[in-house]
Formats: sequence, C-alpha cells, structure tokens
Amino acid sequence: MNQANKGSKKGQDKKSNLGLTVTKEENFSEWFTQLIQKSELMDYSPVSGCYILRPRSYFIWEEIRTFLDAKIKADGVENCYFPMFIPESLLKKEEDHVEGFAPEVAWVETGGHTKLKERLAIRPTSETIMYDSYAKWIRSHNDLPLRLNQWCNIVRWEFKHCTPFIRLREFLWQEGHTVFATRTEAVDEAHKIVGFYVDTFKELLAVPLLTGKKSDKEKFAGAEFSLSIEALMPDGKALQAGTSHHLGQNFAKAFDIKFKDKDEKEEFAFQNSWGISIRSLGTMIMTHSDNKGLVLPPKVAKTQVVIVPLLFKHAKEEVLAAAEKLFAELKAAGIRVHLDSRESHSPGFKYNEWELKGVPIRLELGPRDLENKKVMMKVRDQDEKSSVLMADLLTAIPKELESMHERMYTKAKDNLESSIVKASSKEEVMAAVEEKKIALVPWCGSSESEIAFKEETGIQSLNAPFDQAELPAGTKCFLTGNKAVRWHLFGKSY
RNA sequence: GGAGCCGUAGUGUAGCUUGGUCUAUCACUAAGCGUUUGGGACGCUUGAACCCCGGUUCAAAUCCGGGCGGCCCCA
Repeated sequence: MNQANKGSKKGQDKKSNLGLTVTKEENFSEWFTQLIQKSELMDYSPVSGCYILRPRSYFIWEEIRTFLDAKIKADGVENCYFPMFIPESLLKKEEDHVEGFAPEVAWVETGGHTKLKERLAIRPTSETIMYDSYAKWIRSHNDLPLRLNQWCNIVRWEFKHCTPFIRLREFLWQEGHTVFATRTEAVDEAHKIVGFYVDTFKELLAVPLLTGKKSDKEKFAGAEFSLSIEALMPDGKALQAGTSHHLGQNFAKAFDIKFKDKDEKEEFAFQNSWGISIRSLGTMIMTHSDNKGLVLPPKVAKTQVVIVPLLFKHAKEEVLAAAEKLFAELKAAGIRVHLDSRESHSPGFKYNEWELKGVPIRLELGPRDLENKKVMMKVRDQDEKSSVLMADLLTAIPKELESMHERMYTKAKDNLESSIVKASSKEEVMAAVEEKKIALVPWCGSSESEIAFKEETGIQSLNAPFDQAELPAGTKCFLTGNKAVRWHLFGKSY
C-alpha cells in the first residue's frame, strides 16, 4: 500500500498492525477496508468484485433472513427457488428491463466444450424467469394473489469500482415477486413491504432509514414506481438499502400474465417486486463502527458476551473454574457467550481483539473480582467499565444488551436527522453535500434536470419522503425554476 | 466512460532511478518451548515472498510489452 495507511495513532503501539491504522474521519474507505478484514467479517477472493463472507458476517445475514422471513411468511408470502440461468430470449421480453440490465449481465456461452445454442444469462434479478412461469400458473382470480419470495444470489457485472458489502458483482439477497388482481392491492403491498424493511433495520441492525419514492430516472427498469429505503453513511453519502417496486401491468403485458375475473373478463395482473441484500450489512457496519473496530448491534452479534479470565499463576485454577461456571450459566440462559481462556495472550491483547471484532459485552474475571463475587463489565459502545455482582449478571446482561441497541439506534437517528438540511437552490444543495449532508429540496421531478445536475455535480436524487410537508403555493423547483411538485432528497450516493 | 498511482512472506515494507554482490531488508505475524498475564508481555528456536505470460540481456524483483489484480480522482 501507500502512505495512506501508514498513519500512526497516538496512544497505540507504533509497531502493531493488529488494529486499525487509520481513523474513520481521516480516511473512510481505508478504514472500512481494514475494519471488515481485520474483524474477520470478509476476505477478498481471486475474482474482482466477489467477496468471501466469513462466519462472523454470514451469521448476521442469517439473522436478518430469519427475522424478515418470519415477517413476510406471517403476511402470507411463500418461499420458492427458481434457476439462476435465464435464456436470452426470456430476458429480452420486457424492453425497459433488458435495456436497464443489459450492460451488466454475465453470460454462460458454453457447456464444457460445446457452445450453447442460446446463451444463458446468470440472473441479475429474476422477474423474467419467474414471470414466465407465473403466466402458466395464473388463470383465474382464484389464483391470486400469488406472493412468492426467494433467498438467493445474483450477479451484476459491475464496471464501477466494487466495494465489499456495498457494490459487488455477486451478492446475496431476497427477491419477492407478487401478483394481484387489482392495482390497489399491489400498491398497498409495496408500501407494507417498506414497513417490514424499516422494522428489520431498526429492530435488528439499529439503523434508521429514509423512506420514500424514487424519481423517474432512478426507478427500477420496467417499474411504474419504486419505493426505497435509504441510509446515510458517515462519509455523507446515501446508501440505497432496499427497494419495493410497483410494476403496474408492464410485465404482465410482456409476459402475458392474465386472469379471468368474476365477470369472466380477461385482465392483466398487477405486480410488485421487492428486495434487500447483503448491502444491509455494509450499512450497519459503516453506521456504527468506530476507530477501535466493529460495533455490532447485540441482536446480530455472533458472540454477544466474551469472558476474559485473568489467569495469574497464584490463582489460575480458581479463576478458570469460576469463568467456566459463569460461561455455562450464561449459555444456559440463551446468551451467545464465548470464554477466552487462551494463555498465549495477555488480557490487554484480548480486550483489543474483541473490541475490534465488535463483541457487545466483555466480562473480566480475576482473583480480586472473585473474592468480591463480582466481575468487571465493559459495554462496547461505552467508555467506562463497571463492577457487577455475579449474582446480578443474568438480569444485568440482557438489560445492557437491550440498552446498547437503543443507544446505537438513537445515536444514528440523531445523526441522520441533523444531516438533512432544507435547500432551495443548486448552490445550497452543493454546500450541504460539501458538509457531508443531504438536502431536502422542492423539485419539479423532471429527469432532464436531474441528469444535468448529476452530470455537473455528481449529486443525485435519493427519494421523495413519504411524509411530505405541504409545499407553499408558488414554490419553485430548485433546478429549473418551474413549479415544484414535491419535496425530494438529493445527495451523493453509493 | 476517461485520467493517474501501485503489485516483494499472512500483514506493512526496504531494494527498482543506474540490471550483477539479492543466497532479498526490517518490523509485525505464525509454529514450538520456557517465563509471563488487571489495556496490544518477553527470550530463544523454526517457518514464510519478488502477481502472471512474453521480450531485451551473458545476467531481470529491477528495463520493455501484454494480461490479471488493487487503490484513487474526475464524469
């Protein structure tokens, strides 16, 4: 590497490369890269843009999946699995859709040594292959609604620079594809799904979101409209963390998804598609972590509590026995606990290591503590340690985990809210972005104005917030000076 | 879509300008043993590297071409 990561930190051993060697503030992207590698979340693979999810991060994805899966199933969605290969002819059925995805589709052209008659796309998203089947399955209004979801991987061959968890060539996601007899039902569902996503991010990841409608330029290829959840990262860039698209009858017409209604009249169906991806992890990591390493929301931490026994020669046996007893008790209470009784490392080393890995609570147990029937407790997002009676731990720990989650969410929410500034001109928007903020502006919504502005400044539309304050009569668009039709968020985006 | 920088053990690096003395530097790390352990312990021992392909040359980590990969800036 170069100078960028040579920067040493005061208060830290100058020789050690074990911890982070840059701060979040001075070099955000280097900080992120070091963080996710050193905390053993992720590693690079031999293929550019394709990354390895190690157990510590895959666990988080599994938790997200379990949580959201339960929500959508309770709402009536069923899981399924479609093939990852899509014949070229199918992919081309909806015009806007192909046009949107064509530049980044990866193709399979040979099987063994034989050239295929028709090349196969590796799914960049599954609308086309799923709707081909939907057309066969849906005959009558009795077949509706059809609400399927799949958890899978997809491939989009990005040519921009890839970033682990954020922009990848292959990634994990869920994609829901639903079909309704009426527009109202479909539109209602599209909004309901956004609510599920907001809950998931809040309850599990402690990440607050901006919910709203995408501009015409930024909407999904082939959609009538797209709803999105956006998070704000510490470098001032917004990150689209999930989307819920209402497809209207566009795909139904292209794929001939028709049903007979009660009057025996044939109608095209109304559809939605919606998804969140592994990107949610990137959002969470960037939002909470600090210069000591990861800070994991307790609910998704693979290890919630680590016990570090202080093994002095004179009292090793007693301390170790007490630590093992404590470990067994916490485990029995359903807490994900790890006992670090390695004798090859000093306690200080272990403290730093577990902080780097983001473990929410550390318990230190030494001879002095043992005498007093206490342990030292350190919560990851707090500076001070506290001494807790062992007898109180089983109630204290769940409480601490809960309040840590609350603090993380509140801190992120305060930051998000203070980062939105109202603006009424190009210059004000640019100034806001310069300060790592995002701007709420009155806008006319025209794609031409957005394209030109993005070309000039790199600033784009994010979404139009659902809770819209009323626009004062005669408010002008911040770009064109024409009549503004809504408030819209603008900023830099990943 | 354009411009630039870079690629040496697991990590960070020295060496490249001016080819040879490189049997490749230093630190961290890893493994083993011993002494240690309340915020990144210490000693000894042992491991481990020139991105790939081609070219120039008596000789390539070093020069040239291509590829692959990484970083970063602009749009």
